[in-house]
Amino acid sequence: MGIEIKLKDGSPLQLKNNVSAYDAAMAISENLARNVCLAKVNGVDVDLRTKLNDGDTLELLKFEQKAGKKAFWHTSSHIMAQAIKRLYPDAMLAIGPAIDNGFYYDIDIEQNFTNDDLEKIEKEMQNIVKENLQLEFYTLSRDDALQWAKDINEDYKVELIEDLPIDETISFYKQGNFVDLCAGPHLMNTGMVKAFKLLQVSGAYWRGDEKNKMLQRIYGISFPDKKQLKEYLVQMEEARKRDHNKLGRELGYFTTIDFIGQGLPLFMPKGAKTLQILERFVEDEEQKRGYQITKTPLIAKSDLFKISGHWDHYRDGMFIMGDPEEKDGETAYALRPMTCPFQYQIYKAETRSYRDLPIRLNETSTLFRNESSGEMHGLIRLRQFTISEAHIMVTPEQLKEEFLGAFDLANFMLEALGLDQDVSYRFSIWDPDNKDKYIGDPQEWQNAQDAMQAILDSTGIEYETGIGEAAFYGPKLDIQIRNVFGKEDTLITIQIDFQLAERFDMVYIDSNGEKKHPHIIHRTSIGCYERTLALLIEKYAGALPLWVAPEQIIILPIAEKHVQGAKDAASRLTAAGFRVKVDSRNEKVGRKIRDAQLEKIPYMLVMGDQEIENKNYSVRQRKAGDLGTMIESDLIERLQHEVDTFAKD
RNA sequence: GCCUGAGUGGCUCAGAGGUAGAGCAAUUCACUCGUAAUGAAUCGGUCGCGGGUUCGAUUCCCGCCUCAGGCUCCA
Repeated sequence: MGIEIKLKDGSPLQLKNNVSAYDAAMAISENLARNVCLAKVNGVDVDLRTKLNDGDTLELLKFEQKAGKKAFWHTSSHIMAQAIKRLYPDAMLAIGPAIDNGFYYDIDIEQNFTNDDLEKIEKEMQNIVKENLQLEFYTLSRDDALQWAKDINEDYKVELIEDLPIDETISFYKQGNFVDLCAGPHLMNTGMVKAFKLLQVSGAYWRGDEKNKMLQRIYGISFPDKKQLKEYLVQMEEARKRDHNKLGRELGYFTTIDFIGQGLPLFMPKGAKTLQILERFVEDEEQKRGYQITKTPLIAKSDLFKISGHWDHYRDGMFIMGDPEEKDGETAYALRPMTCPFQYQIYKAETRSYRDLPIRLNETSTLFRNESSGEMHGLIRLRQFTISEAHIMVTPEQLKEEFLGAFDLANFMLEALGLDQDVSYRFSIWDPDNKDKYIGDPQEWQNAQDAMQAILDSTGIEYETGIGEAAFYGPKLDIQIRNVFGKEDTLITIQIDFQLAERFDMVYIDSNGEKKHPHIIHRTSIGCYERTLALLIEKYAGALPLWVAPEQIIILPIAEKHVQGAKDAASRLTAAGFRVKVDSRNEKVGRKIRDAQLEKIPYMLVMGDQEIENKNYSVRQRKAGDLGTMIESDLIERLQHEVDTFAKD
């Protein structure tokens, strides 16, 4: 008697009774069994040790598949934990999952791990891999599991088990004499993890709560062979070269001065120019789409922020001038962390009819947020930054259309910037277990979230749900962009707010003559300009598309006698609307080209006797190289076309 | 705010308990040059800041600031 299962390609496979997915892999080929990381049985990812039943469909996943990687890295983290326990028996283990790029384990230990320790741990991991320990799976009752954790003084494991349901059966994996509480799935043995590297050690609060003890987290990466590890490390090295924080400084976009303060970059002419281009572009596009621009104060009395809820829910993030306690009737002022309450006053300054809605108010909004000192990072997290903010006041009937309008604008921006392939969407909802963080009652939250979810589902986009990621006044759609290191940051956000209109007593008169509170959409179309600049620098490795490049054309006179001709040409091209400079240094043309290439200037025009005599340009493009000669009108047409189409090279 | 690591001329980096070097950049001069580095000379740092130890500190110790990567938080 045996069973028959169906493989991914539809072909049947005969097997004995009571065999596992791994046995099936062995039956197919030993080579496959050597490389398989995970099984997918009837469409569900499961451990390879899972027993198969007659009629099951089976897919075997290797490291190349995402889920296979996860299992691989999860086992890698166990290998690291085992090595740590061998070297430092007093270490207590917390959690050690696989992540998007590798794995980590959180460890509680007296001593601080140094790079030397990491090397030691790597050596011991090498041994564990060589020993090729089999991973055994077994389960225990909750009580037995608790006893196990207590016996070996694994306090964090005790806590983890205690949080599991009373009648839960708890699974374990054992390799050699190392046992870890774990839901799996895992590889079959430790021998598969042929190449790994421990990347860094950092602190991490137990359970992510800053009130808890800080543990030491070791991050690592691993691969089935050494070549892949090498490639990965080279790739990381390449990414570091594109890092906006390095490139942006090298290319003279921005700098920081330590006595000015953290998170307060200074934009030099090139950086400021690109920011200006982006701001104008956004403002123009918003005007086309029916927005009205406002300009509101950067500071306000605390009174405003008390009404908006910022004083109670966002004060830690605000720069406050004067005594926040406001003793003796003094009034504190604060730098604005958001523009919403200011724009609401513009809405309120007139009586609004339902016929006036939707009202779309945009503002190029400079904001100030007092981020904790460890938060700042390049141009990604700042204490002063500027966003393309807008608030759209709508009737309930207009909510969907206006939300989709904002979404369309966001997509338009992402396409223009060439970032549309790097996005992911997050539906950020509140955390019902942490109500203090939010204003409004649960029903209103539910309504706002339901409304947003319905709209999101109607667009067909794929999104993940971020619990506890909402703003304090409402749910958000966060449009996130991956940077060179694969890390995601929110660039654009569209939020639905059913709360603040009431707080601020914003009304419109509906068709029955009744006063109603509008719904409000908070949205950005490019989000934070500084962050956008950072992402552009990384995306294009500093070679910004022509339309956003701070310097578009550099003219390279061959000898001193050509400088005047170059300057004349620069004036003409500047008049035609381009950003042009002349390299009038006493250098050879090869040198000038090299420097212009390193500056990533899109177009170089070499100018010598021939060009001056023939009234044309010898055109060189930073990527394509020498394009030959062109007359001025052709050159202008070519460049204008690139600008108009947001060409990416 | 917490953890780990780092801070030497504009940039990249070397160095060591006895008061600092290289390359690039910059400046000047010569060359007047055709698609990724012409040559020479010169300038430039109280070694992140403040304390302490020491005869002497940039080097050792302490505190702070800034930067990087994490955690928490977030555009």
